[in-house]
Formats: sequence, structure tokens, C-alpha cells
Amino acid sequence: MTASTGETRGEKKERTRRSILDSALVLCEDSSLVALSLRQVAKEVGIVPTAFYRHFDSIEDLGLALVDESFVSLRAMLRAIRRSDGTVPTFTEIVDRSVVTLEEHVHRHRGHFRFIARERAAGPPAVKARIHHEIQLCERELATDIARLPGTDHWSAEDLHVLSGLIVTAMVATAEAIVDAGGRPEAEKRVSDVARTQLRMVLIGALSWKSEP
Amino acid sequence: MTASTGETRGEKKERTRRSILDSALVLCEDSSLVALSLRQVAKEVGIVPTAFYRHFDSIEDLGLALVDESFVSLRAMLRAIRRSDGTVPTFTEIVDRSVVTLEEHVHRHRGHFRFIARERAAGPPAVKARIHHEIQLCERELATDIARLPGTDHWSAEDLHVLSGLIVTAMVATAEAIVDAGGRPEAEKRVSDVARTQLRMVLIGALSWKSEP
DNA sequence: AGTTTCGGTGTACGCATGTTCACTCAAAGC
DNA sequence: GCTTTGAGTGAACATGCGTACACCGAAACT
Repeated sequence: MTASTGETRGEKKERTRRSILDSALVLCEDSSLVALSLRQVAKEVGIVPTAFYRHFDSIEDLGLALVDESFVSLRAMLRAIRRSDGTVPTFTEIVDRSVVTLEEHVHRHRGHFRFIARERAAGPPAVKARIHHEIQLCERELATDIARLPGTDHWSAEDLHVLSGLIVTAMVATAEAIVDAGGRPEAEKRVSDVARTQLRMVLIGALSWKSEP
Repeated sequence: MTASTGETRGEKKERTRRSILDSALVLCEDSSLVALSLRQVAKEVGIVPTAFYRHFDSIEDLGLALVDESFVSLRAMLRAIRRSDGTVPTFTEIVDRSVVTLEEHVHRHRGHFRFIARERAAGPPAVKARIHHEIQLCERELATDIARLPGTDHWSAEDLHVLSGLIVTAMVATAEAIVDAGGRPEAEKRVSDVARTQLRMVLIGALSWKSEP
């Protein structure tokens, strides 16, 4: 359209698709997917409304793609936290590294985190379900990670999952709070300090936890 | 309109207002306030669209009223939990009573809890701010309650608030999960069992917590 | 009894929405 | 070189939206 550069057809389509995803993420920033119109997106992207259908069946379909995309970056974050470099870390180290990593990634992918936080509660049913499912996957992965830590040998699978659920809940809330901090450093620091303390409290509780036989 | 019974003007207005609030709560059940139109509400209530303005300035204004209403019932719940009858309860007793009370109230005010869970993340800015403020009030009240428990004498005000923030976060998540359980008893039981365990973990951690001097 | 107040009505407006359909026109495939 | 494919176009539609305005009629006030 703009440039006559050698650009394969598939590449151009992919560019438009990206543009739609990005514009949608920005446009529903203050409201929700359920209040986002196909025409708004099309106008922002610079295509005619009907061209939207070449890429997505509906706004809901677009939403599912955004969920997938968001969780790709989230998974990258979790992998980064998990890379513990062989050295057996103290709990404090785990906590500090986790919170710092979270803070960093929320900062880099603010749009995605905002999107997930919103649509988790307010999105179309299919979108909500997908998000819920992905979060459950995170809980499961965290549970297996915790099981590898020393001192959790006598834990039941049930208790492991309960604990990881609690931690994930706290981390989700922390991510929301960091997003709400809006980039102001002092507000973000307060949030991450609180998160660190909360995680330590939970882990201290977990260490003295005894599974019922 | 329907009945020619002796009904004062103010009473009738109040009835219509209630009807608007109730209808709005139902209509935005699957979507959000930001996707709710004045005309939908008017049609559901059985009045003409312009009559809406006799009661609220806008949908956002309606939303604020719904927030207030929701937190009235929430406050009632918290008061019920707090009524600890003089006898010094064990932590287990506190936990069990709290979760049971929460479960009961979510069941009774499902609509309100759903509304808060959604609009907290997706509502119009003013609505989000009001909800955020009300939740902070809950955290503060919980903090002063915790301060009255034995074993927390050496805690700093900061740590108290961090702990109550964690507990409130967990309880909000629990409330959402109960709502999502959709009334199926076995699902609800699973959720409340998890919540009980999580609260115990947190409290055990809190008991062995030492404030930094 | 006369007047005011005020929920609720009905019409009308300009604008945005999702979706349809027939189309262009350049890259891709033969 | 000719044909096919398919992303993007542009006009048209029925419907829904928020809001403005003049109006009604019964309760409330004087």
C-alpha cells in the first residue's frame, strides 16, 4: 500500500494482522473487548471494515488471539524465573528474583497484562475460559516447581496445588497493582516491596505446613 | 402505572429506581457496564429511554450506585465475621467461620459479587476507582482487627497492612471462584476447602513472622 | 381551587454499528 | 503469458445508540 518494496503477499497480510492486534490492544485499553467495535479497529488500522474479516471471524476471535499472544510472553517470564542456574537458592533469593522479574516483564508487556487482567473478569465467555485455562496451567507448573524444592517432600499433591494457587493469585494481584501504578517508580517500588513481603509470609507459612496424613 | 393503590410519589420513584438498578445488574451480567446501553436498561425496566435521566445522569452514574449498594452487603458480611462473641477463638475457628460466611454471602448476593469482580477490572474509570477505594477500606479494617489478635503485638503497621492485603486478595479470588462455581455444590465445596487451607497457610506464616526492627 | 412539580411519554435527529455484496488489481501459480 | 487467488475496496442496508425537545397528567403544595 505505502511502499512498493519487494514484500511477499503473506508478509503484508501478517503485517496487517499485527496491526489489527496492536490497535485492538490499544483501543480496548480503557473499556473492554465487549465494548470494542470492529469498525473502530478497522479505522485505527486504516483498512475498510469488511477487510477485518480477512483476518478474524469476529472480535471474540481476535480476543482469543490476543490471549494466546499474551500468554506467550507470560510463559517467557515464567521460564526466566525458573532458570535457577543450578545453585540452590534461598527462599529469599527466589522471592526477590521472582518479584523483580515480574516487575520487569509487566513493564515491558504492560498492554498484555492489562488486557489479561481486564478480560479475565469481563471478556466474552470463550476468552474468559481460555484465560482461566492458561492460568490453571501456570498453577500446575508452579506446583511441580515447588515440589522440587527441599522441604516439601512430605506434601500431598493437593496441598502443593493449593499453595501454588495462592501464590499465583498473589502474583496476579501484584501484576495488576504494578499496571495500576502507571509507571511511577515510587508507586511501583511500594507495590513490589509489598509483594516481596507477602511472598515471604506465604513461604514461611508453607515451610511450617504439615500435610494431613 | 399498573396499580392505583395509594402510593406516594417518592415511593413510586424509588420503585422505578430499584427496578433500574436490578435490571442493570442482570443485563450487564455477561459483558460489562461499558457495554451496557441506556436503551437496553430502559426497555428491560419498561420505561422510555429518556425517563432514565430522571434517576441517573449516565450509565456510569448508575454504576457508582451499584458499587455503593454492593459494598453495603459486603460490609454486612464483614461485620458478621467480626462478631466474634467475646470468646477468644482459635485461628482455625476464625478461618472456618470466615470462609463459611463468605460462601453464604456470595451465594445470597451473587449478582453484586459478580458485578464487583467484573467492574473492578473493566468498569469505567470512576467506577474502578470507587471499587478500589472500598477494597482498601476493607483492608484497613481487617488490619485493625488483626492487630487485636494475640501474637501480633510486635508487628509494624506496615506489616499488618501487607498481611491484610494478602488476605483480602485471597478472599476476593475465593469469592470470584465461588461465583464461577455457579452454584454446583461439589464445585463450591472444593473452592471453599482450598480457601480454608490457603487462609491457614497464610496465618501460619503470619504467626511465625517477625517484623524488622 | 389553583398552581407547581416532576416522573414518564413520543418524536425526531445524526451518528455508529455488523454484515451483505459486487468490485478491483497485484502477487502467486501454472 | 494467462489464470487464479485473495487482501483490500466502497456502497448500501437495517438496526441500535445517546440525547434534545415539547408535551402529558397526576400527585404535592399553597
